[in-house]
Amino acid sequence: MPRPRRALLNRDRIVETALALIDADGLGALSTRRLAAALGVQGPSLYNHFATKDEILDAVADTVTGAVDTSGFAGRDWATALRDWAWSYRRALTAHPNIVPYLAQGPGRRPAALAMADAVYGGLVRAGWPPARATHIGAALRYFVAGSALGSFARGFVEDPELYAAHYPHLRDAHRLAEHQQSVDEGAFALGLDALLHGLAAEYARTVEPVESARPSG
Amino acid sequence: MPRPRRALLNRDRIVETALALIDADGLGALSTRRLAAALGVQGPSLYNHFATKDEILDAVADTVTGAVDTSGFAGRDWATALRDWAWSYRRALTAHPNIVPYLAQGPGRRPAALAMADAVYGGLVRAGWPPARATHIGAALRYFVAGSALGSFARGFVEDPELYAAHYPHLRDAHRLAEHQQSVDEGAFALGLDALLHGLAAEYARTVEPVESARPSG
DNA sequence: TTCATAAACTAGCGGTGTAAGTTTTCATCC
DNA sequence: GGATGAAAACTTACACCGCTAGTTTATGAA
Repeated sequence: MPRPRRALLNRDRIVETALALIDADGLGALSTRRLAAALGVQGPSLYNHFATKDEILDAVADTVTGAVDTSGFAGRDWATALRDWAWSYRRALTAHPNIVPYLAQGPGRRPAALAMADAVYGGLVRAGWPPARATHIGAALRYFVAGSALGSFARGFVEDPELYAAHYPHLRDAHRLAEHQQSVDEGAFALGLDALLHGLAAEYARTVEPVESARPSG
Repeated sequence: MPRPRRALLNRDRIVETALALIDADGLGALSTRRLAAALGVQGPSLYNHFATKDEILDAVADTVTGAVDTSGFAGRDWATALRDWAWSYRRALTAHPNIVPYLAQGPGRRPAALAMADAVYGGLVRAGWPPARATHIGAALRYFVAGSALGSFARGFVEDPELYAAHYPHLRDAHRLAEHQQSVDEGAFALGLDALLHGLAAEYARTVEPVESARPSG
């Protein structure tokens, strides 16, 4: 087939299909040939629209990151903004867990990831956090969210009662964790996020608020 | 070459060499042929000692997890034990960051990973945390540690000043994060861990201690 | 009308995990 | 001590991988 009258491919369609395949079968199962086949096309045709496979994955990753809501940082309550952002971030990633290992390597040059980092950091600094501290807070929350989305804790345990009974007495019921996967993982996330925010609020009250309230803009 | 007089390979040597290659060139660069070549042998010979490549990776992952120290949970101060464990866990993973995406999928059937989970969960329950809460705490800390080891926050930003200057005003200095990689990542981890523990201590004081102190064993 | 560009194709390179079968050595049992 | 079976290396081969090169033809602009 030579060049068709109407283009069969475009970047959006490729990204969309790639994400669907990654969701269904995992990052490792996405090959250019399989992706092309799903699009009704031969493998190398993709290279008319993307230079490399990684460029496709970048676009997929940025689509996922684009669903994260950072609008809370426009307001003034940094703690609420942080909580809302963390949950939105988690929802966006757990909706497509198979892409998380790729995405977790950092924002790189992906616009949505950079915009997110910009909004979070800017919001924290505006709230009075010292720049270095704002960086740490953003990083710590990224660690937590990425870690929680990377691998379900509950699903990480094999469903084989005898495995635990034999050698790991405290894990006697671990084989049943998967049954309650969502509530375990979300409960752990909620606990950790609340504890984190609780600790940050304590530091804020100790180190930032005294200074802020002394300034006219505070 | 037929069967040699003295075996050229054994599982330990394979695992050790695989870990070295992964450390040096990344998980994606480890192929059975490259690994075999580093061992002075042809690719398929590895299959006399391991059934699949994943079995090799499992062994590598468990070696890394084996370096984590959970001995603190033998004592009685759960908070100190948790802090020491988290740092030890982080050190073990950041020593071999390229294997983290594999390892973060959960303990599976890997003995060292299961032993670690057993020690942590057992320690928390022994300290009086309700079982469901102990699960959440262990999971939350795994999220945080795995996320922090998965990808350096500081190294995730490209070293290209113009990229940020153009569109991300708050990230003006992000291109210099990599210069302070270790201090940024460790500072973020320390901040997050302290905040987490601070929050957990507050919950413990509110919900567990009253009950514990009323019991003869508390 | 001409012509560069775009978007599909086919063919092919060097790499991948691993299955199958071969050869030789070693350890064990009668 | 000779037979036997397992072990540990090998070679060959398959189907797949990312990607390059060169091809054909349709499109849109000069």
